[in-house]
Amino acid sequence: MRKRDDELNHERRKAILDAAATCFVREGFHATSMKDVCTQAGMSPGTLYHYFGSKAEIVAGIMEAEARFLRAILDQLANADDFLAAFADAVATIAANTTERDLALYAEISAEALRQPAFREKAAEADRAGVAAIEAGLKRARSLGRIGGHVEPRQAAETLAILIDGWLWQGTLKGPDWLKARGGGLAHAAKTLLQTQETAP
Amino acid sequence: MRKRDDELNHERRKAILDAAATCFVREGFHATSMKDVCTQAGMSPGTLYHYFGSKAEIVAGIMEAEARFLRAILDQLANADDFLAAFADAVATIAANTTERDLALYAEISAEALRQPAFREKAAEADRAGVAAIEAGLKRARSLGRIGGHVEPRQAAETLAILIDGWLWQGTLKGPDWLKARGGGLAHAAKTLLQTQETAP
DNA sequence: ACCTGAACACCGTTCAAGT
DNA sequence: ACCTGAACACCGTTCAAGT
Repeated sequence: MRKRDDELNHERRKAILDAAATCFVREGFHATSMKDVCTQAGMSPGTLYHYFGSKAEIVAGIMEAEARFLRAILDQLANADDFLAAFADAVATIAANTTERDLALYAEISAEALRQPAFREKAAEADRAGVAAIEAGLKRARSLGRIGGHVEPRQAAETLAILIDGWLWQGTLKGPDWLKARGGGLAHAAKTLLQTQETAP
Repeated sequence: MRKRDDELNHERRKAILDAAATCFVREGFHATSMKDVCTQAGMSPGTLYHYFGSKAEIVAGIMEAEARFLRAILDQLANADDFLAAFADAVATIAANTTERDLALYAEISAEALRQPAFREKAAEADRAGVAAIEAGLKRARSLGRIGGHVEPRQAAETLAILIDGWLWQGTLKGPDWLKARGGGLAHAAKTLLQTQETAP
């Protein structure tokens, strides 16, 4: 029974993204040639370029999947009844689902994303969406009386997003075990920032 | 009067690093060919390779300068009498001395640093040094009674380092104006984290 | 030693030709 | 349409030859 073209297309694209991810992690983005990806995926250059127009498009495909993963987790914050517990859950979920390979891939892709203007914009948009989700969660938490009334949702959301980015960034240097171990500290810092009464002079 | 070789060597190396930085910012690390750097620096490939053994060595040279810049600022925290004021100063100093070009270069170099194992180790070491400087400052601040006695210096230092990294990282996406505007929020978050009494259940 | 520029092995991408 | 693999323009790096 002949498969529809759409199905073949989807399968081939997925196979190429997997092969590319394997190569990027094993040799680095820079050192990975299209020939490497072709060999890993078991197809000729012509075939690969039938599915992806360039090396950059492959990176875009991998970025998309990463963004979906983070987005799904952060979006839960927007509707959480207990924001602080949900934030701790989100951090734990990210840590639990991030392997050495994921971190290496994240590093390679982040690196590439920073230099391709189109991807930089995509990353900025993903960031805005993340901040918006956290902000929505904070507004809800404040109206429910779950966090201090002095908390300014927008500012606090940006600070939490900075914490998550810094945590992931350092995770690429320090590995998945550090990421897991440090997750608790991150949640604790969030609690301190949000629950506390001001002691300003 | 003939210059000593050491002097010529130093001048040429500096000229090459400047030329490379200009190219990296203008075209991106990837899109910059050694020929571009040669043209920008006004020398032939053979000459350039006389001073730097590879494109990677040029990156290492630029990284070194960046690390020195951040290190000098963070080291001041270790001996500060008023840690919170010194932290706010450090953030402001970084923001004030970071231009669009610096951020673009930082992004390019960070990207490259992540994939070259030797540079990744260098970045990790710079990070450890930064955390150590902050930790020393926190210990001093605690003994002086400047911050809450409940603060665990090591954990708090890691959290502050995460904040700085996340701030700089997002700065590469959002530009120098955002970096300056958000600096105050960063210092405020640090104050809240360090001054506050625990309100844990 | 410092410098030149041609040469080498290799890269991302294209395209005529097949099914 | 899907696929092949040779071909093209270009890259980082080297090296014989000059001063």
